[in-house]
Amino acid sequence: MTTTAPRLRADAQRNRERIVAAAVDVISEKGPDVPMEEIAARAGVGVGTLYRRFPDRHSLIREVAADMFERVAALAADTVANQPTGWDAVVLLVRHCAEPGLGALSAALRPWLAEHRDRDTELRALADQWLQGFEQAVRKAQKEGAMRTDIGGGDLLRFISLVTCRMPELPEATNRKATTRYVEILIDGLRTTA
Amino acid sequence: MTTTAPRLRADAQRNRERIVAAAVDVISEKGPDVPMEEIAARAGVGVGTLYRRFPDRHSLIREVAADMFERVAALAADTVANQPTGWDAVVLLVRHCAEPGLGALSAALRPWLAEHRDRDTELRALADQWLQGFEQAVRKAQKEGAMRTDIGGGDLLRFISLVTCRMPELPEATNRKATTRYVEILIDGLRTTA
DNA sequence: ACTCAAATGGAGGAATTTCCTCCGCTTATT
DNA sequence: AATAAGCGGAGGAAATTCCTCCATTTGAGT
Repeated sequence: MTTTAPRLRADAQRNRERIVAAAVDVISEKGPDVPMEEIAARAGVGVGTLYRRFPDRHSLIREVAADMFERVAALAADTVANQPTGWDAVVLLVRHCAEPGLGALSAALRPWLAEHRDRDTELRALADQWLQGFEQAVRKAQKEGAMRTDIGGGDLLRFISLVTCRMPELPEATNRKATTRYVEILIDGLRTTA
Repeated sequence: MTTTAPRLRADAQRNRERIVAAAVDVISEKGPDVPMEEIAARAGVGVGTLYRRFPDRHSLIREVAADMFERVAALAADTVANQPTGWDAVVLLVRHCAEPGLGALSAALRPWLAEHRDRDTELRALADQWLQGFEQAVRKAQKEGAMRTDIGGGDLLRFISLVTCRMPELPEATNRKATTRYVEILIDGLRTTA
């Protein structure tokens, strides 16, 4: 093994990062089927450059998804470890995941992920890790008696991806305000009914 | 006026209805941009037939939307009039609108409606009627002190269309169960916090 | 039963969209 | 200054979708 890692030239590395960032943006807005040209344009780069770095759509989206999972998994682990109660952890996790960037991306990526979960073990592992972070927090909160017991970690994820759906026809500010309000309602609904 | 209404032949009438029903189905599942061929196929009809009845996509979707609005507006008026309290009305309305058929369709149609609201007065009138039914119920419930006051009728509609989003990659039974659970959570979240 | 206007299906050409390679020019690195 | 890596984006190939057209079938009136 160890074919010498073919290090990228500085400008190429920069462009690569721009492409991924652009993909996150564009995919969040318009889903994973968005034309490659559009991603390239958003990155300020020619299609050629995009295709050299990511030979097909799959490899690009895969990178975007993996990045997202890593970010979130770390966040989840950290949150669960450092919050005093399970309920606090759940609330914090929900709030974080509902933040504009993350929420929109995960919602947009959901169908694509569902379709490729089976064929990509590594990706599935990352997804499961995320899920398990949630489940852990949920179970803890439920054991504390703070959270209703008919909800699992998966439900919570699905719920978040719903609550964070953008409505692209409305101004962004409206969307953002709506989402934060919905999140609060959701959290209220998750509590044990007194 | 009164150009003699050109009555359709019996079979043509039947096919027309099939087409609309198929459009409702397919659009609910895949959105308003679904190929016409697919709608025709689902209706068990050739594209030619579809195009004779609805010369373009707009006229077909318009019919689907108008049908939906009429159904819902009637329901809303009836509910508000016949429920003892505003809160009861809100709960019932939410439950009805979240039923599989209606919920999925309205969610799928939302972007299309947003785009055409401006150009189609009649359609806008119907949409507004729906909204006002909700607002009336909401205000009443809030006056009773049963419902949190930071939510308007529009929020409620948006919320419903979120909660009823299908996840086509999951089995239908799962979706359905999830939705009913979400609706209950939502309703709990709407109550005045004790 | 017979007639004919109405209705039908779906093949297929036109238009559009998206993909992705290719190559002449530019730029980082040594 | 040399050179290998990187770049943009024009443009041909392929896929998708639209929508017309007409040979054939079918319902309705007599």
